[in-house]
Amino acid sequence: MSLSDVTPIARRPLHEELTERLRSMILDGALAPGEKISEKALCDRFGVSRTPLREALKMLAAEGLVALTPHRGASVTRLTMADLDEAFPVLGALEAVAGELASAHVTEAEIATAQALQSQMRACHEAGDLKGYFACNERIHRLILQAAKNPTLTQMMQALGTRVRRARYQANMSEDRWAQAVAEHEAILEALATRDGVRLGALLKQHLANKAAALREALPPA
Amino acid sequence: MSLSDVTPIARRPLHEELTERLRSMILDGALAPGEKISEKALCDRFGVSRTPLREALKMLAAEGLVALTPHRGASVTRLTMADLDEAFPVLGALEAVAGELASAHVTEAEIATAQALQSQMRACHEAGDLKGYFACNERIHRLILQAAKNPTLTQMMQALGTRVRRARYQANMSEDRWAQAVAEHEAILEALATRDGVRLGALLKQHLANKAAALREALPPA
DNA sequence: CCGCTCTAGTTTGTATACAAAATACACTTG
DNA sequence: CAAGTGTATTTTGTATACAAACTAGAGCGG
Repeated sequence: MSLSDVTPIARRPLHEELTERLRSMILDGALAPGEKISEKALCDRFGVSRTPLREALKMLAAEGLVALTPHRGASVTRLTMADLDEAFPVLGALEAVAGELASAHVTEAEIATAQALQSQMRACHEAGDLKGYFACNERIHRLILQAAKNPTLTQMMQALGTRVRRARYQANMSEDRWAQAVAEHEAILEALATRDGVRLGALLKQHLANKAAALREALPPA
Repeated sequence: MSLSDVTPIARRPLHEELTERLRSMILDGALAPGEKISEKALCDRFGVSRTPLREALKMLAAEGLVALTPHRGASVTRLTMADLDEAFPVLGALEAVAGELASAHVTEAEIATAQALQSQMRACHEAGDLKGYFACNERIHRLILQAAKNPTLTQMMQALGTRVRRARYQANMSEDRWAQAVAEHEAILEALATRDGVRLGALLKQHLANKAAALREALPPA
């Protein structure tokens, strides 16, 4: 075992761990949009003091996942129709950039991985495994971002994406939309494999537009 | 005095105040890129305890202005050439979106304000007032973002922009570049006034590209 | 019965205290 | 003298304690 292989023992600070856990909880819907976050309740739940928890909440607030109201505590931000309308042109432009960069920098190995994930995703769809599908979907999109080799872009899109992606838990996906999404992914993968940047960008942007349209239908009118 | 006019008494939490102050200090270069941030030193300076200061640092970390290393404290992030190369395509795409949205939603009043700022900026340039120029420049760009009427876009661009804008303090601007920038602004203002979205987007993107090129020349090779 | 006020209890904001890790530096040892 | 080791000091991480603000609800008055 070479020296460079030894990963340093993970003695991560609590606030770091808490940030990730809370983020996951929000993304998974375990903390529902609009829900009020009681510091004490979470402290009891995690068995930590308020100090690291508050630090974690501050970071999530800066990411836009929670809203802080002075002396009134934190709450999970809720995605409104207006937010969706705002986010759409921004995310659309970023998707297009991601597509072009990914096509330019993607490796053979990444293409192979993407294709494997794609067939796994198709299997989940056929089996009616929505949760598994979401997981694959997530990993494919993350892979494309990774292929773009641009951490700044990745960070921007994830910051925005996490906000939008939560809408899934506010609005269920229809059968039709699901089938359509899978089909769109087939085309996306092909564009990636052939490194057709412009087409990939356009497909990703369209994929997003369709998702937004579906969400808009399903989102509560309020 | 109407009820809606009463601004709530400013009883802002310390961590909020600290976040803004520290952000300004970083953006103004009072805290230099790469500089190590000692919690104790800042606490003494502001006369507060470490708790709110640490919360402020966490938020700035989430914004990408400071880097946190476990058990080793915080430091102001340094803009590298690679960061610039990464940020450029992302910001470029966003500038284009901003231009189109701004053209579509800008009001007459905003156009008038922009033109006033523009002549003020020209005056600063002729007077050799670099600091004043920066201030005008900043306000014009902020106005354009405001005109786009898209808070999400604003937030994204500011998050990215603050990172890049700091480069000014790492790299001084040449006389030539300054004159060029002023000229570019004239064209930008005209496109805004005539609500030519595509042209405005392209001009903003080009303006950014030129700025990036100038920075790249002036940035320390490391 | 509705609405106000005042108080008790809860929750957030900040400071301080203590624990753990990292740094600095003197000291030993080859 | 160089390299390494051990200890003292500093700095960061977390918990607790206390202060200030908000919330809820009882009691009072219209």
